[in-house]
Amino acid sequence: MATLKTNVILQGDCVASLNALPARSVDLVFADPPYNLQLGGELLRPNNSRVDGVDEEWDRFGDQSNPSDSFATYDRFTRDWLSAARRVLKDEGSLWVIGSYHNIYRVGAILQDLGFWILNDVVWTKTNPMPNFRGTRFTNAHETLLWCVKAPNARYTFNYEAMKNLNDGLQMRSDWMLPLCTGSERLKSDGKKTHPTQKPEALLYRILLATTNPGDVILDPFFGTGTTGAVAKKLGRRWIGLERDETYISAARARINAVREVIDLSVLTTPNKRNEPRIPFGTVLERGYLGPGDLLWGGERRRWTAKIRADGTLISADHKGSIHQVGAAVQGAPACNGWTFWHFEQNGEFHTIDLLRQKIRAELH
Amino acid sequence: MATLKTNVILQGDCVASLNALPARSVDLVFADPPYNLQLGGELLRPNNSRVDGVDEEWDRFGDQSNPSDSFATYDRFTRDWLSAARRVLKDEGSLWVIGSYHNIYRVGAILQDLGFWILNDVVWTKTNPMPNFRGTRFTNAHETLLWCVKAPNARYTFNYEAMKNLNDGLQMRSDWMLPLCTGSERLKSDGKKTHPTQKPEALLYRILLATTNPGDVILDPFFGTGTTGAVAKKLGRRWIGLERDETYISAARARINAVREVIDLSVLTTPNKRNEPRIPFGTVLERGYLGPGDLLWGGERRRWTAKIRADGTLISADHKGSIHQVGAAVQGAPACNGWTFWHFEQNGEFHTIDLLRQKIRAELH
DNA sequence: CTAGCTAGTGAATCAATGA
DNA sequence: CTCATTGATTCACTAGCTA
Repeated sequence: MATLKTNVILQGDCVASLNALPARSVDLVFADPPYNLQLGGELLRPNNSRVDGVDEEWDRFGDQSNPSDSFATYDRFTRDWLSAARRVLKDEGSLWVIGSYHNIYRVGAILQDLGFWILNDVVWTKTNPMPNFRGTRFTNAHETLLWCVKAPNARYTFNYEAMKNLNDGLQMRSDWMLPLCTGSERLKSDGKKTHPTQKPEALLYRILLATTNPGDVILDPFFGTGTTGAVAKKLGRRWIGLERDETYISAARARINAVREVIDLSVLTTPNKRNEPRIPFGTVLERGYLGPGDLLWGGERRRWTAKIRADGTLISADHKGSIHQVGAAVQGAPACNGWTFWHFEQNGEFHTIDLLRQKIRAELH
Repeated sequence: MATLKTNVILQGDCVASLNALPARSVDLVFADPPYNLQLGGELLRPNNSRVDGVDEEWDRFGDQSNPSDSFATYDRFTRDWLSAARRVLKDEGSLWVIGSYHNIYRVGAILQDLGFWILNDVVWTKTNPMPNFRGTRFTNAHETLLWCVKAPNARYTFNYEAMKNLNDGLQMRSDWMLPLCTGSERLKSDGKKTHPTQKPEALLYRILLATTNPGDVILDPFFGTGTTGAVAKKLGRRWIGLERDETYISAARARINAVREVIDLSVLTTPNKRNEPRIPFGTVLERGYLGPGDLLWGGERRRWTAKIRADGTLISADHKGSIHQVGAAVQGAPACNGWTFWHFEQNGEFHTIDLLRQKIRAELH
């Protein structure tokens, strides 16, 4: 049996490349497949600049104007690469896939059909997502990762203590808050991004640190510009990258060559916004501490009153807006902290609504 | 055709009950189906107390020791209730489903296969999840909601402004941080929880406020202890609950009867610009706020000027047409909102012509 | 040199209406 | 059905320039 060549990029179709590798030979597969976004026309920002969306040929599956045809084509593609990846994966290895709502439900159902067993789905919550410019939906602020093994009772690697340490002594949760890949980390060619969907290294650090050991072989069937290889090298793991595009390959080679093998844990520790979370006033309504139509009294001597609306804004005799805006307006003041200005009544006593915010903050810990 | 009875619980199998309802009759379906957890033996905490997991009969599908059989049975169940729900949903209605990694990939793929079009997947991040006692995986700290419509180009309700207000003036994102249903909100019978998977009212509050209007009919095919009905009543919506279990039904009835309805309906809705009556620019001339020959200045720094013609069109140095067309043309932009782009002069001050539109709209009330 | 301002950008399924 | 028209709409962060 031929020894497995590692720390290489294999050019070509990923299924063909996978089929040429020995069975049960890699410890981890990390896959960032095309999402099949099925985008329509172009999208403009409010300032009329154009959004540079993903319109690469590799993200088009089947008849884009016919969702069921596009899904069917994407499903075949997915079944093919997942089956091929399953063959090369060791029985105690595990597989990660990342996706968005466009494709992840196809991928998740198919990998379960192929016998994979999901251990966790992990949500990558983005600190700085692109807004929804037309105000038509919720800001699409996350992507989903699936972590699974080849069978329900398979053994697998999970470095529990490393994850706990990374999270200030608390168990690492299934929701990860990380920024997008921007700034100097983002590869550029002629001033434009080399790859439209380059993933942040922090994401791969956490995955590889959690679910592989030093020396393990990590295979990425959609290597792109080599984030997986770069992080694997940094963490003392071996890697194999599969990629069709010559431009991506040469960018990845240059990038990985420049990596020094050091374990830089600082990349992993990202600012934890949960330390003192911002509480919108609407949360007080959602939690049922106050309700639509309830009255608030403003000021020390409760000179002013306002009524709460279902969306968390207030309405007084002459003004409407946020708790801060209405507080400022009724006083004729330039600004106002609504949390300490407004009071609610309970059992004949009055308290500032800040008391409710403190209650909610306490629940978060 | 029989009128639709609302604010009722229909006892029985949800598919049978759905099939007895008229087609295209409900505005929103919220579904919290069984998750098919496929749990193994019992789980003990570090202190050896037993975790009270979900082991109800209604969460067992197919041969629990054979994943592919269990998934196949669950898929049939899912396809059945989703198809039945699709029939009773209005063409402009939308559907929400909540699930975990055990079932949500089955549900998501099947609803796409049935023609539903996903608008967002929303992550409910739990502030107080149960830890992973064995230290074998990431803490399973979230659940996933899918929000979808019946077809890619279907119209739907999304109260963008209300969500933005609820989130202190920032777009509401696809990740929602909310606590589990605990404390006094959690229904108890004989000291034990009445339902193993009661959802927090805060979750339904946000869903109903975002994607329905007051008076809309909301159907919940897995009503349980009636969280959907309770929140619907609070927010001035109508509801229909489907449920098999007599114990859950009586708990839900008592709960919903105790809910106080909002009396002042005006607090339930957030005004938005899209619903304002359309005012042609010519009306500004007809009312005499501006006249033929008057000048307008374009842009923040009033770089451009144009003259008003009697028919409400503008003429600049090089262009003529509507306020929007000339605004776009002088900037060389693909589009322009003329109402906010153009300014008029009054007593030495400049205001956008949108101010005049607001004046006219106020006169209409 | 620093502080402040301006411009740019990220996996995006991104409108409604009337002729 | 298509096509033209109106007019509503953005958050966090980085880089680079200006004062």
